[in-house]
Amino acid sequence: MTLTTNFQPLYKQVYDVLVKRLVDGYWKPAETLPSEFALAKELGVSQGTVRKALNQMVAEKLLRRRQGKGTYVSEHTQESSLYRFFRYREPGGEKVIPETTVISTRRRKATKPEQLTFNLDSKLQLVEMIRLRTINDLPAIYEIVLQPLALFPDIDKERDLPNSLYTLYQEKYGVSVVEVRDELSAVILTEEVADQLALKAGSAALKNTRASISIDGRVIEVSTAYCSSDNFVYSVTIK
Amino acid sequence: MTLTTNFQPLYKQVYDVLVKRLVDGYWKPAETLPSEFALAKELGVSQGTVRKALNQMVAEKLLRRRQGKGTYVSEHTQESSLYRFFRYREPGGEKVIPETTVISTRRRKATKPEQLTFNLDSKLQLVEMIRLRTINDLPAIYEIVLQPLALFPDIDKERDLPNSLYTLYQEKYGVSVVEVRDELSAVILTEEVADQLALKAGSAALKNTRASISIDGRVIEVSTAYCSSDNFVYSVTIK
DNA sequence: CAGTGGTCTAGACCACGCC
DNA sequence: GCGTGGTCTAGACCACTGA
Repeated sequence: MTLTTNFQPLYKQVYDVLVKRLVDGYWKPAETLPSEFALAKELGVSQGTVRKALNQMVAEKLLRRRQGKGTYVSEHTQESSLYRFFRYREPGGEKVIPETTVISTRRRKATKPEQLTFNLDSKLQLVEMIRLRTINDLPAIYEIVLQPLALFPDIDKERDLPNSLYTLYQEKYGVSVVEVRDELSAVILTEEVADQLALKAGSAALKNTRASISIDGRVIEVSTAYCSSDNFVYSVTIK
Repeated sequence: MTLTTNFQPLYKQVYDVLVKRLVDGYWKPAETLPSEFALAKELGVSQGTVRKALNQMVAEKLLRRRQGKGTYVSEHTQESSLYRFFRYREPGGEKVIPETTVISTRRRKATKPEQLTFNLDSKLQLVEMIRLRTINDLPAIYEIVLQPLALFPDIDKERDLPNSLYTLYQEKYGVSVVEVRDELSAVILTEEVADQLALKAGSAALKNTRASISIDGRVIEVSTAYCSSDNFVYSVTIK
């Protein structure tokens, strides 16, 4: 263990080592990490330094800690964090849980801009998945999801796709989404999308263009969602 | 200094004391706080405990620290944080700086729901301010702002309102906005608003209903903004 | 140079979960 | 009781700032 080569603070070097272990799958979601003292001994630093690195990772929601039990790798499949990235609410802020049905999937080549987004080569194959999300049995969100086939082999042959794709990414492909970037705008619906949302063509809808980022910083999914603005809002708190 | 009465961790008690001093205006924006050792001595705790409380406040952006210089109360008037709550961008993410002109101001009684929002009594007087924000000389955002007159006496008589109302709240009224809650939806513009935004009536626009929260947790402003969706998006990152 | 915050260590004690 | 993480302390040294 050579921790002394960089000019980074020790705790940052420890942090980098630990994050790399998560990225490499050395520790998997829900797994228990060694105790602070065990890590400190292994890495040749003091327990307080390990603690500082661990706490930073907790702040970034990569880990969870429970007093008396231990330190765990976050599963983004838990109720508490499963809907962390799902920002649609009833006006006033009431949480809402969506159901999902897949309308279609197909494979296609990535366009130039898409290649740039995913930062991959020109042979990039994508899966394009179209989904309809319903809330309280009302059609609410029409969603076009793009995934690089290289990251998610045969994802289009998956039957029983879960309600949350992020769960699938993590459990089946070992890819954890830790950040999303949304761009919201308003559009007039085309007839096709309006039909799916049981709205009139010409209605206004929220359009959300989302890039999902994994633990190693890569964009691993891009989606465009059209949300019926009659009954739902996109709700976000900025601190 | 009695810090031992609660069953809170020491650093949390220190945190509460320090936050209270900010709320009460004992320390004002841009002011330098005493050093860690000075605070530790005054409060009868160790320097490490003070540091933990200070660092939490830095994480919440209430304070800023500079090695070798000291600890400062955040001014939300700085370039870096001034536009922290301004989320409109060009598609693709390029930052954008708005200009603002006030269209009208008037005083009126609060409605029942508004009284609830501001958590004040029934005699609550509001100032209703209508503003147009332009970006690169193009009308972009039409905004209706509601402020309790009790919090901001004679704010409607202010001339030369600044581009950022938050700056005014802080500098003139000692009220710091530390959090905003946005609810986004899509609407079809009425003729009146469309005219102001130089759009056709019937165009789609982003509607943003925002509550602004001050350091003591109260809602101190409510606004409704209509943003031309042709050239701008609302951009947000969730981690 | 003195004073500030930033890092790192070592050790004590507490609170919690589990056997 | 034992092992875990959580808090608190005390002290050392470093890095940056400004007189």
